[in-house]
Amino acid sequence: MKILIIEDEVELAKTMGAYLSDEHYLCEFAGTYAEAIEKISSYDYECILLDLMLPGGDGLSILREIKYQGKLDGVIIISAKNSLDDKIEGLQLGADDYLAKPFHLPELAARIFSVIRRKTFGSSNILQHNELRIDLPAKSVTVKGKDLSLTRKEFELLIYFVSNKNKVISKTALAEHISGEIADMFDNYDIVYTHIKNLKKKLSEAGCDLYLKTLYGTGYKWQV
Amino acid sequence: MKILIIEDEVELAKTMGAYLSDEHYLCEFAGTYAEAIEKISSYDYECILLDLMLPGGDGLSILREIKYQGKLDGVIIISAKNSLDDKIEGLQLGADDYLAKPFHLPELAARIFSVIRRKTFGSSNILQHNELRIDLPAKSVTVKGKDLSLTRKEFELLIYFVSNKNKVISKTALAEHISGEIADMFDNYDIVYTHIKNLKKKLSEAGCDLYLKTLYGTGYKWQV
DNA sequence: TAGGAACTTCAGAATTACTTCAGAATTGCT
DNA sequence: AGCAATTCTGAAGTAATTCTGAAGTTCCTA
Repeated sequence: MKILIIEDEVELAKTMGAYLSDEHYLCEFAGTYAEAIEKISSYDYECILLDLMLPGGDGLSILREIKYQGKLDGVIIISAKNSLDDKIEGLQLGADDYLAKPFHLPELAARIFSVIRRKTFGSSNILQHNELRIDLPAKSVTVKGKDLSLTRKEFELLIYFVSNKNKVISKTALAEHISGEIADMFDNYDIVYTHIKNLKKKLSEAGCDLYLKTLYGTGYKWQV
Repeated sequence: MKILIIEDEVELAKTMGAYLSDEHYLCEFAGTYAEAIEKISSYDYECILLDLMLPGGDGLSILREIKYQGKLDGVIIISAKNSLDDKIEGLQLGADDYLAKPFHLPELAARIFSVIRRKTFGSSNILQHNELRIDLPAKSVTVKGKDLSLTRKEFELLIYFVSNKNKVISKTALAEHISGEIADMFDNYDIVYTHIKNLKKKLSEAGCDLYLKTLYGTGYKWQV
């Protein structure tokens, strides 16, 4: 889960980054308008935290650029000026949420979680698919009521598959997702093989092995 | 799927080429204006990646040349200068997409996929033709709901035929497509024969043998 | 009907995926 | 902070699938 923090106050950005890293998000930073535009154009983020008070350009124009580029990233506006006008304009421009400074970090994390959840799962916290049930806030997966006790990577892998059902996902994409790194190339897919194997094993032990398919020479997909 | 990378920075070109080869594209390179024009005139590519900052000629004039020649290749403009003017002019001249440097390789792959999809399938991801149904993101082919489970080469062959329906395709072109090499001459068409045979067999077993025709001494075509 | 073109079969080569396991790294607990 | 438990990573070996090309057969057309 990649998050872009657009914030010029270095201390605050660091604090946010540290806290969110703790929550296992992968954070990147942009301190200026130009940096922000560059990052936004080049990468996809699950969520963008946008401070409106940015030097070198109005924050809202960054939001306009995001939408103009047709990006689907979630956006949370953060602002010291708790002005109703800004809030309304931001939300009208397509921001997903608004948070006024000062805020508590758990509050921020909750908002991020909810934005990502809405983007991925619609409004529900729980993804149910026949006998498979994924409870996102509880980070638990059950099949026919029996708990699967997946590891973190296995859980993330499963979420990735289920939220991209019927789409082939290449090993390269999976490697990037699993490793949590923004690496350009992977020469080693053993990690992918191993985690896929473990996930498949747990799923099949619970009697749910029919969905995760291997496409020889191509990738994997969650077929429904 | 052939891709032409027009890029003078050798390292970047190599990196892109390596990644896209991993995704099973067949890459060629042009580092200068003259090379680019020559390649474009002689071959057809599914997608051309065009760096605007090329020595020896304005990048946009390459785009003009592509369009002047009536080529149907998809074009993605790549540029370090994230200037809105360039973007607009490029898209006006008929480029299919625009990507600012620096970019992320998966992002590039996604853009290429979407350009090729638009060219081949229109706006849809799914091509349905009577009982035959091709789902591009799922990389699946079904006839009357029954899955065909094609190998990668067979799938690529099928896409190639379907996206060139009613056009005769020479064995040489097919050999090039299958082997992943660009050779001027093939002394051995056994690969083509074998894969065509296998594809035909799978299609006919599913009750779908009427489209892929042999034109004796000329090639093959997907007749609808 | 002759000769080249296309098709079939099939086995070995090449590629890709799976499994196992041990050491490294991380996490959770006191 | 320090220890124990869990999880992750990567190497090595194994298994499965797919690709390739040779050899023989059939088919088409001049």
